[in-house]
Amino acid sequence: MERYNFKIIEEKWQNYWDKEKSFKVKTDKNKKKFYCLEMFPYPSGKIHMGHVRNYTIGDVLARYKSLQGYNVLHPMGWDSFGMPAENAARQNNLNPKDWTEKNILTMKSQLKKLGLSIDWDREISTCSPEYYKHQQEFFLELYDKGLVYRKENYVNWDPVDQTVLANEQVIDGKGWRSGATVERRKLNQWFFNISKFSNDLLQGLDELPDWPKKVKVMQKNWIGKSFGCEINFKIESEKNIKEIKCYTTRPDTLFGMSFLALSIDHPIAEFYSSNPDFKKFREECSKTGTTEESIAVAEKLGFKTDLLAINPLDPKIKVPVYFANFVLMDYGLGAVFGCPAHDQRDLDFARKYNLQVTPVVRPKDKDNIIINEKAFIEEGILFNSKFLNDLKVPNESIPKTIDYLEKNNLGKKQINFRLKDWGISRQRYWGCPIPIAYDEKNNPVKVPKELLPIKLPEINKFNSTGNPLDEMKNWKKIIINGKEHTKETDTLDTFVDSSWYFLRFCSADKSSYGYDYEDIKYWMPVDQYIGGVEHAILHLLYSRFFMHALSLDNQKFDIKEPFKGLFTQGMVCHETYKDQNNNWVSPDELITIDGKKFLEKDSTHPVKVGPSESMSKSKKNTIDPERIIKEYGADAVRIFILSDSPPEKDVQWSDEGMSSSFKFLQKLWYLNLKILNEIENNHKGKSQNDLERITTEFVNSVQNNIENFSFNKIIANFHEVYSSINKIINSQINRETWVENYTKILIAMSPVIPHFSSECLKNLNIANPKNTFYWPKINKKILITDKINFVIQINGKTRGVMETKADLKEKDILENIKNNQKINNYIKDKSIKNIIFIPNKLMNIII
RNA sequence: GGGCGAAUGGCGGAACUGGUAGACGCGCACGACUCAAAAUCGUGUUUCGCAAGAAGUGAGAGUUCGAUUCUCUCUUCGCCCA
Repeated sequence: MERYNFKIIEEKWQNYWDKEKSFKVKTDKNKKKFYCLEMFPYPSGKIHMGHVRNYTIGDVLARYKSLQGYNVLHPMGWDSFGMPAENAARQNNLNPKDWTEKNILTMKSQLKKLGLSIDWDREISTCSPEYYKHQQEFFLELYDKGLVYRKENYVNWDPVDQTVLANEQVIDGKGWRSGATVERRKLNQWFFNISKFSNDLLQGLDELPDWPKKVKVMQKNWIGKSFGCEINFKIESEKNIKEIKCYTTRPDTLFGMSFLALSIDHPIAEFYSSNPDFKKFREECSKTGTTEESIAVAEKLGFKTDLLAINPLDPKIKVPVYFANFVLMDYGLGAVFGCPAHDQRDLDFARKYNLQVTPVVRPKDKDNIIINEKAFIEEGILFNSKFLNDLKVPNESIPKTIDYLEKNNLGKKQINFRLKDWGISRQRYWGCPIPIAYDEKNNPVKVPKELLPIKLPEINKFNSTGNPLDEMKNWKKIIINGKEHTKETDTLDTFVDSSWYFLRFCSADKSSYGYDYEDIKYWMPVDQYIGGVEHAILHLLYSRFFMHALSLDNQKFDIKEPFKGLFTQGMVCHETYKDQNNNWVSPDELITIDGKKFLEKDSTHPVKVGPSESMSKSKKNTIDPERIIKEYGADAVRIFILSDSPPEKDVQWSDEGMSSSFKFLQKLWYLNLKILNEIENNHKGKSQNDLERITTEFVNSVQNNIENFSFNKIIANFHEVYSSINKIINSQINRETWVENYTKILIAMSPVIPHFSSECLKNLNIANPKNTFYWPKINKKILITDKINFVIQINGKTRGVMETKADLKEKDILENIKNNQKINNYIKDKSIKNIIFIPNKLMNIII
């Protein structure tokens, strides 16, 4: 028999889809829509297995929804600004634009070889001026709405990449890309006022039932709503300082206060700016990064002032005021009071500077507590706190203390958020230029719309580190209202690019504005968004913010939540290998002898096999999708990448699994030939309801499994249907029954193996000139069988299974049991105490 | 340290609202074809036991006629935040 030639068949159908524009869609209000979106890739060079998994999952869903009659928008684009292009350009002395465009071409052709049902007419690339001109308009729109501002702020400065990093780009105090220790620097930065929407972004999560709970929890923690209180501390000082306001979530520990700590950026620092010791201290502080983590890890440092703070609950208690490196200006009010007994950070500080430690919370079952090197942070009872004594901590103590403070005008209840404004300035060339210019007095001015887009200048050589735009004197000049201005040389964080790209896909053909109201009204929100969980916080939060920002003061734009459904897929993992010298070895360099793996060029020493880890270039455990597709074909790869593991979990790459998927496709092909032969033979046999039942059960399972994202089980269904049909292939089924049912089976397989199914459907010679198929309707009646495997349990243990007719009564079953020796062996000589009878399922006999 | 989640054969994993634990795949074993091998096809494969049978879903308890599923305690692992 002729083998399945995927090379010819896959190429043929990919060309057909291309030529026919099979996946091109239009806004059509008469059709129900489905917007299926996978996170667009960064064009780093080649696609990797993670992309294959992500886009296969999306494609199965998109094709399935199309078959169900939805108007499916399934677009693809490129997140093409960002540092790797610039780094590659620096290293290899080339142009980031050329490098990026070349990568896009390569990756696009690779994606096409996967047979994805993408409307390529909507392709976008964030680095093209056609895209980013809209982004510049949005920037100005947000500017006009007061959501963009500039401030001097500390930033995480990566001394190697010479750029500012967002907090989340700092890992263990080091730059996420360069690995260099991050420093603190003060720079003028542009910000989006995302914190204005803190509460909206938090509450919006409740309206997203189709998001993984885990992602919502992460976002919730990130936004970090806390209930606390602002306290006014009276200050004793020779300077003109009367009062300092602090924010705290633990006002109930006020009687345990032993110092007040200020951020070095607190306005009061002005009074000390000429003090050489303070200057030195400030310098010392800048060596720590700005993340909460790096601050938590750093050694606590303080600078003692000559101020004394008065405890508002007891004016007799006066404590010293310090500047401290662990207090941040942008959280709360840049000032906190220290209660060492019940906060580890405060305790570390107090021990270092020999400050008093007064416990005010005791465990419920003890009269006292002694604090040594560990703060007591559990629940308990207030003591040493005068009129607050005996209150339960925290449920009674916090609200009662706040009440007291409010009544006596000493403070007020205050809600605070951890979420900080989004710093969007990057000292980088390869990003979207910020449409701002500065006049001769260095005041920022909007670049008028008619001068947009501000295009990035072509650049061929990167000489040093730093931002090349700074050195481009000609490019920086711009005439606004007849006057010469200087352009902003910072570019936008690439997270801005990806915060609205899903809108652009809806109106990719319209150039007048970033989106068209009619288009987004029809297509948005994205019905199913699919991507890696690594974007659970930032990308998704920023996108949600962007929608809030666009809808502010704009009645016509009413999308607050861009992604109705979200699915986060797991990673693709592979074993790791090391040679004798502990160097990583790629699986391509290995050969297997007697089940042991050796280096191809050295078959004397087996390599060390390490744990399976997510594929990464640094560990050399990657598998190149292009090579695999070439060897096995796209359909086989699609089968493999979906099989084995549920999509939300990590999947292990295995060569055996891959080749077995390939073999399975061959078996399906042989089965197909046999079926065609049966159809040809045109048996006069009776219509065969086994085939009907097999078909219906198959279609039903596949449907349920797609809708529940149990893609691994779909592949199991394929195997089952194969073996079921193989068993009845020779039972003289007539032609009509074969054609009708086999067509349904092929349609149900087509989302996963589109090339194979299309070819087989065509070979059935059904009159269908436009090649349009619809998902088979499920006849529920066929699913109901009249035969049931009825379970007999004795004392809750299964002791027998009988095949019975449906809907038998309890007494019928008991009658049947009489003839069952095995069951009788259990029952005889015993009295039956109770019988549990579940119709059509089981009987539990209690003896 | 806090939050969330997971734990099922040699391995990846099934089991819908509590009702036949181990679907499907990998691996392994045996058999067929073959001079032989590969490929392919077939059979078997939780453990113990020759068998009848018994035990069994990380550990321990609880609820229930019945628990992989629900509750509690613990252990280990993963992710996020610190």
